[in-house]
Amino acid sequence: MSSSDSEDQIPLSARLGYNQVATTRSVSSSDDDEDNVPLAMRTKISPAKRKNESDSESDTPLSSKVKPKANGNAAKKQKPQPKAKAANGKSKASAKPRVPKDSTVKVKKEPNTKKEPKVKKEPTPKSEPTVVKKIVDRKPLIKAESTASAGSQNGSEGSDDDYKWWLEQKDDDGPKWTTLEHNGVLFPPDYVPHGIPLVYKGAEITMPPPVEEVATFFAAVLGTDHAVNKVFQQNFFNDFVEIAEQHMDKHPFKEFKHCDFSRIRSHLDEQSAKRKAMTKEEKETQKKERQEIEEKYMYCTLDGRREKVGNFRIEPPSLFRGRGAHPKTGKLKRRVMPEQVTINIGPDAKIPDPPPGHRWGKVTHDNTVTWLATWKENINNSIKYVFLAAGSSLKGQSDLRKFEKARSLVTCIDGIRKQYTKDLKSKVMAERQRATALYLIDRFALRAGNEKGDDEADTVGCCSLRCEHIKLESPNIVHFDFLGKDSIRYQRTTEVDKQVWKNLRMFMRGLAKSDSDMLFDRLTTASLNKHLQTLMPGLTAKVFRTFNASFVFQQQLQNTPKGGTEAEKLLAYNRANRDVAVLCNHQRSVPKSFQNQMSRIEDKLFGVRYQRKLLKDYLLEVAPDLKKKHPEVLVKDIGIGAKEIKEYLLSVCELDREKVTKKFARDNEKLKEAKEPELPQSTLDEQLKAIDDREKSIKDGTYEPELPVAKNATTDKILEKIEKLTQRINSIEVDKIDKDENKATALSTSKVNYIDPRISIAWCKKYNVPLEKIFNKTLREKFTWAMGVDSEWTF
DNA sequence: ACCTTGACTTAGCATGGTGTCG
DNA sequence: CGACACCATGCTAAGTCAAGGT
Repeated sequence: MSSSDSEDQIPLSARLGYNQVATTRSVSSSDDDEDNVPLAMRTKISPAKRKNESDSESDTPLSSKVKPKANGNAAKKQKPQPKAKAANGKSKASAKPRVPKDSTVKVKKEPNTKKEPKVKKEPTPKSEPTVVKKIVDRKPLIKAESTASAGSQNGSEGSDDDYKWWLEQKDDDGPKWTTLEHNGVLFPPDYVPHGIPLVYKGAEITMPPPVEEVATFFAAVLGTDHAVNKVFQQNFFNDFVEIAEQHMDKHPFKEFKHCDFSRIRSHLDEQSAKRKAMTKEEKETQKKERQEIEEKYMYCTLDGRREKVGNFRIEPPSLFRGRGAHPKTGKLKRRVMPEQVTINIGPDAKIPDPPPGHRWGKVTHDNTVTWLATWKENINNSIKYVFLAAGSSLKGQSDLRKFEKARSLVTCIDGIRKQYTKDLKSKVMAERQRATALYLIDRFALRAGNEKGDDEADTVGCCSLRCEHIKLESPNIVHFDFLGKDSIRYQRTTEVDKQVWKNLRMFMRGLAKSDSDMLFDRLTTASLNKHLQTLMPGLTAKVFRTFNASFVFQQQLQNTPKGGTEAEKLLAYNRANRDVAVLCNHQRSVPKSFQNQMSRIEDKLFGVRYQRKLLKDYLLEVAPDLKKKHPEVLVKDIGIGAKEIKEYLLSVCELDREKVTKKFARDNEKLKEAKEPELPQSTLDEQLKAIDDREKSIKDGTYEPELPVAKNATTDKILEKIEKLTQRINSIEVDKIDKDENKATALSTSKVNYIDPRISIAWCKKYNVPLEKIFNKTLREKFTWAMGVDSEWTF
């Protein structure tokens, strides 16, 4: 069978017009032959033999090189025993030793060779925090622009804010800074006890503050899904009891189900109500106070320039809200003490004072990293950092680097696709799996998919897909259904390249594989990325996401109407954005009020169309001769029949009744406060009566609508009004479409992380759309480096 | 050669301020 | 002018990936 290119296309790429599988033809040997190979493998090899050789045809020359380390079969029991991956036979199918390229690749490692191996502890004065130094000499910048008054103590030079780092060539992997000054981190306030008891089996238990604090954490979560999640409850309760044991001589807490947090909850509700009820001034002062405290942490001085710090606040204690089915969800995240915090700062800078009575855990001077402070969190033992803000030069530089890397894929993507398309038929199983995975990553923007542990939520990416996550349907349909990052469901049915389909079928059928087995049992993210490095320096799996997102976006923007209104252009922009979001599977929960909002828009729309219809009818009546001059007046509106109008008018009555009643209550409330006589009930009754009358007249068809123009309006005036209404209708319709298409899709993630901002900026210039319409202040700050591109810039 | 750790990007959700609309 | 939707922003969890450690 000759595979036709078009057949191999997946819908998206077809729609987008960049064509990958033109490359399919490069494999000219008949598909059938290739197709048979895997089958032959399956039928020819005895199970016993396959155990070790399952990854390749045993009698091909290539296969002799393939020496799986461990029993590949044993490695298969995937999820049940995550550690089993250790046994994954790594067939180092050395198809082609690619030595030369490697040297380029290595470049990245250079700085680290420079890094002296983590100096443990320098001899430091006993009572002082350990100070670790690791200063890497700054490589001379291309433009020795270090205007940075390297020693500036107060870093108050605001004028440096417009330092344009993107105009100079920065070294990718040199030191990250030369001088660094900052004021450390801000700790959350101490717990303030409220003394409200927890009710346990009906008994009020007043707890010592540390115990009360934990109980209060749970009270705060009441009303959310967490509160009814059994794992969350149990994890919380275990830690709660532990704390209780530490702080109470005896306590009655035996089972979660006997705990009643409602009293504490009411207290919390009261507090937040109080906060809400504060006057503007009070809020204002409070805000000012807060800012005063935060001010010193907000900025640091990096190479003499003032830069914004991101998350200078130490994370407060709380119950861990793991996403999805996280085994540790609900566990107590403990308060972080200064003694656990490491401060990273310039060697000559003043070390910030730790909170009174405390010391820093450690102070380092490591200029190979960008963080200002770090600590270890107790839930997953992971490391938390204080970094600079997104708009800082350090972040900007790496952002630019990221997009430039993705951009360099543009020129070599054809070759890479050709290569992996060819490898889809490789005789070496590991290569075939790698090529197949790469195809999925490239076409469907899947994540790499690292292995995960038992103590994490069961989510997967490409390399960690299990057989249960895909279903095949002849001739070349694949159904994906799995939980990805953040336990977001990835569900998609799509056509794939025929060879990919065959490969998937083969991988799934592999020796006695079951649903819970790894689909790509010969593949790891590490091996995949290592391979990618040989194709292009710096290439990793995630680059494909960036590349495809930006590329698709640029393609789709070509649908912008040249002569359209701004709203139409923005719609085109948002649609392109949405295509990317869909590609990357960026979801959000449908807003609770969505249905409401939608029907309100529909009502609004109908109202305006109805008004227009009234005017049209009126015109036709008073000036029938206009028919000829203005045929548009004749155009009948669809969906505005007598029945619909009646429904609409009646619903308006309903709404009006509500409105009037509410307003009445509100007015009286005010009068009451002002100690003035309240309005009599009759006022409301009169209004309601008017509405009742209207309703009746609508029902019996005697209702006479008011025209939305003055009685004596000229025809021209009326035509003008009609035109205005038409515009309004169009704009509402545009809004409506946009809204509906957006309800479950998060556009921001791709905008912030995946789409090269230069595409958007060039688009704004080309179509004369103000940048504020698409980038909010945060985004504009984050992407200052991209502002200079002209309207013709392309990704 | 593996596993772990460290550093950094990517992710959705909660929330609180703000703009808009009647 | 208040209610309400909306949006920006903060927050921190959850990924990626390569160096380091064993």
